[in-house]
Amino acid sequence: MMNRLPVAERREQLIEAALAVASRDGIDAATVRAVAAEAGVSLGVVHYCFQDKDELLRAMAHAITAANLERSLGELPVEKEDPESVIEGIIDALWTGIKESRGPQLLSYELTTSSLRHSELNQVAIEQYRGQWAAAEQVLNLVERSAHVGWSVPRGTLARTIVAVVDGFSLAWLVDGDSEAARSGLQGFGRFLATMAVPAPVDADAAATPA
Amino acid sequence: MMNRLPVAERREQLIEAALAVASRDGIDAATVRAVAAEAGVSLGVVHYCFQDKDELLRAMAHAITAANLERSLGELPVEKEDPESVIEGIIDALWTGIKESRGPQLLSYELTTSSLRHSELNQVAIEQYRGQWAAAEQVLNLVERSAHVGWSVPRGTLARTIVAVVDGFSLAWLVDGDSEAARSGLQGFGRFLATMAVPAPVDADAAATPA
DNA sequence: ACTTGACTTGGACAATCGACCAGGACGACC
DNA sequence: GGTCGTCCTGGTCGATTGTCCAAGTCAAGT
Repeated sequence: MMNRLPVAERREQLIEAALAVASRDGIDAATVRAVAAEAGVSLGVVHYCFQDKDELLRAMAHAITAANLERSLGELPVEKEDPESVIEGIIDALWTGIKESRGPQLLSYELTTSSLRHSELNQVAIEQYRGQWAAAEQVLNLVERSAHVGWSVPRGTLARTIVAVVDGFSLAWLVDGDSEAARSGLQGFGRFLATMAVPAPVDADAAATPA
Repeated sequence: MMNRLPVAERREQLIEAALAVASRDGIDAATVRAVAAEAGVSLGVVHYCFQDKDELLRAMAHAITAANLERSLGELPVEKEDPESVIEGIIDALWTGIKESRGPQLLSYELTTSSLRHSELNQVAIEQYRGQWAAAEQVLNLVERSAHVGWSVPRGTLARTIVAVVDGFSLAWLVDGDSEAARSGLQGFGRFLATMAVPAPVDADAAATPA
């Protein structure tokens, strides 16, 4: 009944099916049977493409982490203005992206907690956060170049704070659905972030020096 | 083999057993059998005391929420100083409490995500957050009275921000275990919070006027 | 046409889960 | 001491799960 596909493509199809099921109905609903049904293949195919269910879940976690980062870093507005405006634009774009992906966002938190409990998913959570911290640092880089500023506190500390605040507001929004409160709360944090910006030494743009 | 107890006391014992199992091994490990074994009773007792497994989980969620709030609001240092010092003391006490309860903290996030997926636990997450927001407002009240200040932004907004930031840093700490980064990050937020404090009009304590 | 290898099918299995039940044990009260 | 209601026991049931497997199907190469 189903088209025949090389195993590599079938794997990607199953990963997307798992992502669809888990985003819609939760990580516990992503059983082998549900994923197979979502993909329109029969039960055995999953274990033909993946050794374990855990291997499938790890692949799914890797996929959603990559998708989240791409979404966060993809649509960044680049205008050269004062730090407040640059940060405000970034936060608006970021929050718009989050608001439109409630299911995957909730799934990300489910994956984080599951990773912290089950040793088979050991690396999932830390990889999620390493990626998010790196993405936050790239956002800081963008603000630096756009607004010609530096930072009065270490970048790593700032990046960790950004991720924590976005996570916290997102989680609260998932619970009570008040997206306006989340947006304005994030903008308030953005104004705080702007106070951390200090004018950059001239010609700092092309200085691609430090690690 | 087991002492006979009135059903009310047995319920509380089972709730604590469920709390112990779920804090140690995760919410998925809190099966009816595991809870019964932890409490040292046999399988049927659980369904004698609770209609469902879901009723047990709801009771457990209510218990851990109450415990978290009691822990947060219980050990608040009360010294009359400048806002920065008062906030710094509160954050240190708060973080010390969180740091010493990793299992229950992780369980709280598991309950939040589970509540958002399973309709049987519908009310759990929102009750968690309503409690936390109210607790944050009480903390703001404490700062007001201790340091004689008011706030330049609405209290509800501020409370939501506090909960979001604490949640975000806690979640990151659960993942990478860097408690020093969490503590210093929270202190950085505390200094931001202090900038939101404005000197209170004299005798403003009893003024419960504006919205 | 036939073989080979890749891919698919759907059933079977043991394990685990929540739920349920018939009966035993215990204490209180008449 | 007998009766009754409360509480406890441990087995059983059906449903769901991950895993495995023997057989089937199809396209490509000889």
